[in-house]
Amino acid sequence: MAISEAEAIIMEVLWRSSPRSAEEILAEVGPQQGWQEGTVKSLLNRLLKKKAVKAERDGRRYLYAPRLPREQYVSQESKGLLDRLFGGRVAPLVAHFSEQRKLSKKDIAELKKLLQELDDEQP
Amino acid sequence: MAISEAEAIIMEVLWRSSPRSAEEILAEVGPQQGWQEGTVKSLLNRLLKKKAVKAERDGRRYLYAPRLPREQYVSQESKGLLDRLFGGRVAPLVAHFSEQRKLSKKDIAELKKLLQELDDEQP
DNA sequence: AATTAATGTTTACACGCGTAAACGAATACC
DNA sequence: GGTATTCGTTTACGCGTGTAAACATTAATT
Repeated sequence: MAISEAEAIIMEVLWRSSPRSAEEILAEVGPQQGWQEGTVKSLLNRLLKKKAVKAERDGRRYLYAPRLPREQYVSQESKGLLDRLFGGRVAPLVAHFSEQRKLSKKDIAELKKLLQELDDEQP
Repeated sequence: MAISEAEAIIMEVLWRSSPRSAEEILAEVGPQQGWQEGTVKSLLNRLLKKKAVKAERDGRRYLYAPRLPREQYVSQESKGLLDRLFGGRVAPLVAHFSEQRKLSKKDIAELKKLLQELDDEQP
């Protein structure tokens, strides 16, 4: 089953650094999102049920860590969007951002470099 | 309120060509998605409520057409993903697809051309 | 005019999600 | 050892979604 938006926020915390206790997660994400303790606990339990995180006992509490790698999540999400909206092709996606003026100087420089490297490795 | 996945499928039909009757939409999308008539009608009504489509009477039935432009929808969705997963920057997104070997020759050629054009227009 | 066919509108229902409160168990303190 | 505290687990509840069935209305046919 898919990871929901609220769940993904918890995952991001764990991807940044893990393992972490529920309390630590709450401390990082609660104020920002306006979430109470119970909310974080519920989300963690749903993520456990979905096998997206694992929990390891540490004394009286648990420490949580991702089981699903971020890379895999990002891949699924990105591919989904690409397929649904751009016929699965990357160039039209970039063209779209270009038209929306969402390409920064830095982006452009990096893209050039990236393409250059692709040429180099496959002559 | 956001447009759901099922609703987006209806929207794609209307974006391709509109106005269309519910029957025409069903004909195009029903077999593919395994949707009955009632399903399409419900989705159309929800889209009406969300002001994403408009309906114009045509005799005994309605003809439906998008009110939300595809470009706007695509922008929202794309920006959402970019912000959530890539810190709002395009280059890392492309790098991701590159690592996943999702860049076709054609993509690469088009990206080069795109970058070339950006240089030209802003010397 | 009464019946049938075609459309749209209302209602339904199970399920996931966001958001927690309530409950229970284990540990720490008095 | 009894009580307070700290965690985790269970239950809750309203809302949107996917998927339709049921109902209402209007137009066509007999």
